[in-house]
Amino acid sequence: MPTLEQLPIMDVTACCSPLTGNSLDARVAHDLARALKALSDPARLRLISMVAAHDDKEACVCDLVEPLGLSQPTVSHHLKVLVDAGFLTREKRGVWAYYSLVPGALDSVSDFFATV
Amino acid sequence: MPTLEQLPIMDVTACCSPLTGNSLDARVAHDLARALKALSDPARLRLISMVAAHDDKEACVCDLVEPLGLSQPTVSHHLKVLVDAGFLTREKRGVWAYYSLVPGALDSVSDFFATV
DNA sequence: ACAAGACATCGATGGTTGTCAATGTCTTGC
DNA sequence: GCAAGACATTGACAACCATCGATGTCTTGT
Repeated sequence: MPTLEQLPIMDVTACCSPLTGNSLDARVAHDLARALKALSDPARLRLISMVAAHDDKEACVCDLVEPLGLSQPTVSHHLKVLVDAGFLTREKRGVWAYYSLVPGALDSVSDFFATV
Repeated sequence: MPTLEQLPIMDVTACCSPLTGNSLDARVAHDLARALKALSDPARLRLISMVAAHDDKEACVCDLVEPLGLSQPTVSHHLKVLVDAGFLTREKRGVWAYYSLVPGALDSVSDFFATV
């Protein structure tokens, strides 16, 4: 154990100074990564974009499957991922299922990019 | 209960109106998903945060391995992913490798959340 | 030249994920 | 009640990914 305690001097054997500011907490990083993982797929990004592009801010699966070019079960799967992540809500009306954007759900994510 | 004949007639067999605005292009969605995928990992988010927390905005691997609690090869792997995605740059000085944030690299990502 | 150290790369492995076909569960019209 | 349709769920499979130990590469001090 070296006796280093009196020095503000930089140790030449040290590569750089340790971190000064506070970095991301492990739990916060875990939650943020989960949210980003739900968004890091082309199909899901397009789904969010397509739902937002509807004038009434909601869309049913029948209007999403064909423009996306994926099978109906796959689209249903992606929608479920987005609902579980809290970005979309699902409302069943009759035979159709309507998906809507959750207002402010993307804020927690966009806040990270604003701070760092 | 509104009378329906004065409205633009909606087909009762149609679930909802097709999209009015323009949604995300497939290629744009693909590129954005790639960027988000690089960020959607707790270790990589913490690495970016830790690099940003250094007062000189750069950090070497030796200062990142131990706080992260992962093995050195794993940290090296994550740093490579972030470099390949364009979020970090690597500069070798002596025996040490210094990683720095790429200014404005997160802008393309944060722009998406601002628009949608 | 040699040893030590910092970091990258390789190979393997267990876990996760995107996709589809097949099937199940509702709801509605007949 | 039955058939049709919209959507969800299941099962399977290939691809991808995070992680680590072992090893390689390069630099520096002796």
